[in-house]
Amino acid sequence: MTNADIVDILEQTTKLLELHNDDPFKIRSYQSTAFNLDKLTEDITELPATELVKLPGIGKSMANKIREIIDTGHLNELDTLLSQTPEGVLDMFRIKGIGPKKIRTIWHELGIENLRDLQLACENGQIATLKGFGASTQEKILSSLEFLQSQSGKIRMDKADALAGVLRDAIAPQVDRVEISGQVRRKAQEVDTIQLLIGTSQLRATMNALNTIPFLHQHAAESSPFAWRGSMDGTEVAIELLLYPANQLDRQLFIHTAAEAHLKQAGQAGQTLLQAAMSGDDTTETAIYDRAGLPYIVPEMREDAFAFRWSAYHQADELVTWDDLRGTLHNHSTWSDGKHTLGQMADATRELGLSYFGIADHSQTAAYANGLKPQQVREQHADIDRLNEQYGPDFQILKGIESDILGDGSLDYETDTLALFDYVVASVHQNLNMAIDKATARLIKAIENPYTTILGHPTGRLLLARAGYPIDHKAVIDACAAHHVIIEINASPYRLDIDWRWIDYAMQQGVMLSINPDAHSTTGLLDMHYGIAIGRKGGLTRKMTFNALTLPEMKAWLADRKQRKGIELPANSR
DNA sequence: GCCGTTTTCGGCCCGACTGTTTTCAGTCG
Repeated sequence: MTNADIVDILEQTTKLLELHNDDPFKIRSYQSTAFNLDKLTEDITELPATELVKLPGIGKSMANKIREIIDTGHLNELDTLLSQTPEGVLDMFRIKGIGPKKIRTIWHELGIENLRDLQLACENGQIATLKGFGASTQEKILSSLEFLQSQSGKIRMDKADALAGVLRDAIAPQVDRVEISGQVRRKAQEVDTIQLLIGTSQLRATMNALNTIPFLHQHAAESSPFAWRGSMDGTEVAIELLLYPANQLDRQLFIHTAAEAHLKQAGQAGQTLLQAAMSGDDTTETAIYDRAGLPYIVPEMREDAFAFRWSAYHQADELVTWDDLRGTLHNHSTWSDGKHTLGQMADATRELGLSYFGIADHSQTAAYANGLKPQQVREQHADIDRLNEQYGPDFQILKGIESDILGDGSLDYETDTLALFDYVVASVHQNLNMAIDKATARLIKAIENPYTTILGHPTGRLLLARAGYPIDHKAVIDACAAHHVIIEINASPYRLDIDWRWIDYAMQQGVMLSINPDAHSTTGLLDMHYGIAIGRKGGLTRKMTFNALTLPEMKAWLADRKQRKGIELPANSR
């Protein structure tokens, strides 16, 4: 039981209390307790009820509930609420654009208790007739349902990575060799099958051993003597474990890592990669590409023919790696909605061996996230100056902000405040369902703003949960090129935005990309690993990676850009 | 459910935006 588990249970209780029309102020109390616990860095599970009541917004009752969760793993109240709610109604919470109140209306007014019936009710126009609903809401529900259907059975790369690791560790003691292959090895941002290859000469014994692993459940109908297929506790994703003789494993690892479209590629030798993998004795991956007469492609890029178009003017060793990173630019602290202080975040960054920590807390419009008012910006900068004096020249905190892009494309500070920052990450956080023309124009206006340095998470998508607003990617990237704006690869595994398929186009237009963790805690900094993986998949070179610039290079770049944009540097600037 | 008393009740309350209204409830980040 961790802080996050407790927060999850409280948040779910909040939603269900709202669904069941409980007292709004009681609900608020649960909500704020969850909110406050989420920000806590100390381990709540160690605190007795007498200590819990000292936390803001937590009284005797909430303290006891928190202890109940810690001690039993359950909250009685939540279990009761769950027992009173059909599972299909719970599923409705995944639909974007409707919340507890509207779900309650759908459930109680129309008696709808599952997503299928909800879809039918949308299709025959029933939803639009409900009080508080209209044709637009009905349309939104329908498109959200379609999106959810298209995403079912998939999980994000971070979860897939972790599950594949658990599987490998459970299988390893039982077999000669086990390797993670497929989408996970290819660093796909979404995974529908976790695949591992097992090297063994004892088919039946290995199958039996696999079936002794308690959290695995074989689906016999889909399996064969050479392939274990089934599921794993705690996830809907498919599990596939393929058995091969040990001497075939390298060859098969190559074949099962690459997507089919990649294997079909043929090189000068006239062989496809698949043919090259199946023939010949040397089964190292470089040898297979050699035999096919094709350049070596890293596992991340083995999706389709793009990798070979890319190799026409790049080498694999130009791809960015973690070791190329010199700093990090999009991060939050306790000044807005982060968990750790500015000093803790900067220290953690320095411990990673990086030489600059860019703070980009939320701006004033983001009231929900404690966005900084102009006065607080000045106070934070005084804090940074103080810390920077302690750090000395080899490590520095850079003064950034994540400024909200308002509905009309303007940034949410006056220019006298914007001029105080070393750089500005401009991001959309509200008004997320614009049509493509309006959304594109909005972003371009923000890009044209001389204070915008980096365009943050360009589409606002949340993988598997929200499609994001549609934008004309080429127009946005071209605008970034024209105005010397960097594009963020938001490295949070929930976002991975801009999509990797646009990285090469951006590079071709001369637009640099910044691998930004959007870290809200010290561990969040490590999300840059996902950004690296997805950047490499898109062909991102170290040369075009903005935060691969050294500290002196970064400072010079930012100062030079300000000068070119005619922005007056503050009097006390370095 | 929490909080703070002019102390055991009554007030509490992110703000922008949308879509639904015809003044505002619901949702979102």
